[in-house]
Amino acid sequence: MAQEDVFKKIVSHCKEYGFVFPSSDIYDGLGAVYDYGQMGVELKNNIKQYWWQSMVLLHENIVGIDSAIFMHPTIWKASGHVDAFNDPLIDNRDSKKRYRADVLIEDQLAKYDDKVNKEVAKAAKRFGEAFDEAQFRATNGRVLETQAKRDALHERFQKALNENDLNELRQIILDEEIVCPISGTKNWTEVRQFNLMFSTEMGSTADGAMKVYLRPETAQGIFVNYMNVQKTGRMKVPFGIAQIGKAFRNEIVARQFIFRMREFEQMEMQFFVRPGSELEWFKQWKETRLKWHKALGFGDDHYRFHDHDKLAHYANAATDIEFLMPFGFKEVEGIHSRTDFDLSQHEKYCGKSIKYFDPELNESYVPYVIETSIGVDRMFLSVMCASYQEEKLENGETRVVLKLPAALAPVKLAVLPLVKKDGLPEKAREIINDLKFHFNCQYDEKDSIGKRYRRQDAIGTPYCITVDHQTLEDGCVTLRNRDTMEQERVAISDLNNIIADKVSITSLLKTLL
RNA sequence: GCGGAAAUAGCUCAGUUGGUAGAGCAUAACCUUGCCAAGGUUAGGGUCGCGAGUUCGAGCCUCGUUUUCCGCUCCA
Repeated sequence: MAQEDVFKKIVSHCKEYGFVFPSSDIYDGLGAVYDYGQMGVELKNNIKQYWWQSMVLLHENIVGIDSAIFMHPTIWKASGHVDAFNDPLIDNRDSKKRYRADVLIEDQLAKYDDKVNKEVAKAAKRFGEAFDEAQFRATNGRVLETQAKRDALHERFQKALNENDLNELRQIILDEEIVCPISGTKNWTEVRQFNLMFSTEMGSTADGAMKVYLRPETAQGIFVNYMNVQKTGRMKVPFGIAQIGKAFRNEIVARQFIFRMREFEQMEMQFFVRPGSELEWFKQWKETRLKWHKALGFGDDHYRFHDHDKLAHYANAATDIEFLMPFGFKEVEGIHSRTDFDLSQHEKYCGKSIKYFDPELNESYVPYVIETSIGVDRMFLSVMCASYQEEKLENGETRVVLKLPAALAPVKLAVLPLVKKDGLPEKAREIINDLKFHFNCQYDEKDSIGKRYRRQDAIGTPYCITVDHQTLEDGCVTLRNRDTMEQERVAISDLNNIIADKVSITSLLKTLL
């Protein structure tokens, strides 16, 4: 089966069994926004719990926070998001290439400068030592003409930028007869502003309102709280702050199901270290994070590092953990050595010192930061993709089974009366009423027992127990394993002992140590 | 954003040269059965993505639009 078909089936499966629905489904959906259903939310919560506990429980020097989605607008100036996320873009219809409109015009200005400089250089060669450059620039006809054009363009360009006049930017490109470097044509689209940050207004009156952004990453909430946490938690470098929360990006193209969404959830941990030690910590966190992924047991060949050659302005080392999805290896987690960029920027913009005093070194410094940042939704997708299997059975039929790690499964145990009479449903309820305090159980009495097993397979329930007539006499039930389909007879009183440990996140965490 | 394809029940799809909206699966109820998707009876569920146009009449033809999928592009 082709891999795209597998992916389609997974998407359908997600909807059919209540994992993921398109947002606003009855209104034909909203682009690149999805809702988690009754099964999806359980799986997602288990993923988040696995991450949170691996960070906050297992590391005594990592604590968590939950910062607000709204933040002071200046934060996004300090972080560079306001400047980097507001580009006027234009497409060339022939080459299908996209350019920043302002960059095209700046290139044109540079061309005028080149032209002037060439004239000056030519004259300088001709006149030798006696050449008076200032006088030449002020008097030469060709230079003055080019310079006048350049200045006029510059003025027009600045005015258009200040007024954010996109039509004028396009008109400038047309008037200057700027061509696409690839196709060489002037077949341009409209100029469009791409605001990758969502904005809204804070304050109830229109004129008194302040423009605020929905955070495009959770990291800044950690950076602006680092001092609060360090002081109140008496944290000593190295220490980390973890956070799980929603972030929002107005993606130009958002596709591939929940892989790239406009509203998504991040699990981020920023680890504050001494300057100079950051690359050592970077290496260590790479290993720690990969181990966390591999502990799920999907197979080590599903993962690889993708080290960045081209680093972002804030980083001095960066890598992605990529997971083998049906559509190829894709980034699930990023690990960045962010230097002191973010904290220094905030120090500059807020005007307050946020240096850490290191009692061992007896000196103050801005800590360096190692960031581990994982997309919850991408993690969810990778778990679904790796777990979804179509198994050929001995009788020639196919069974669809989600081989989820038991600790992540939405439902841990299904309790099934073999028939819905003779007191079996009552006995089954009795069992559930005891076990439901320990893990998520589901009761089902509809349809044949085989069909009910398959339904549980489809949502990844690791264990089913069946209550039959003999149960009423000997207090034993049939325990059925999802993956092997094997059954064994066990005492009701032993169920909690047998199952609880296997389906707990704790057992998964223990494999990390 | 560009190019291509598609959109009919929860899912998979059929629907003839334009003439009463269909099937299987799924869901719910009852009967029968009882350890790996059993059988029977019945029920619910669709202004055929949306909006115009052509026509006596549009699921079907034309135009527009939206959404999804595939490829390209973009992704601090």
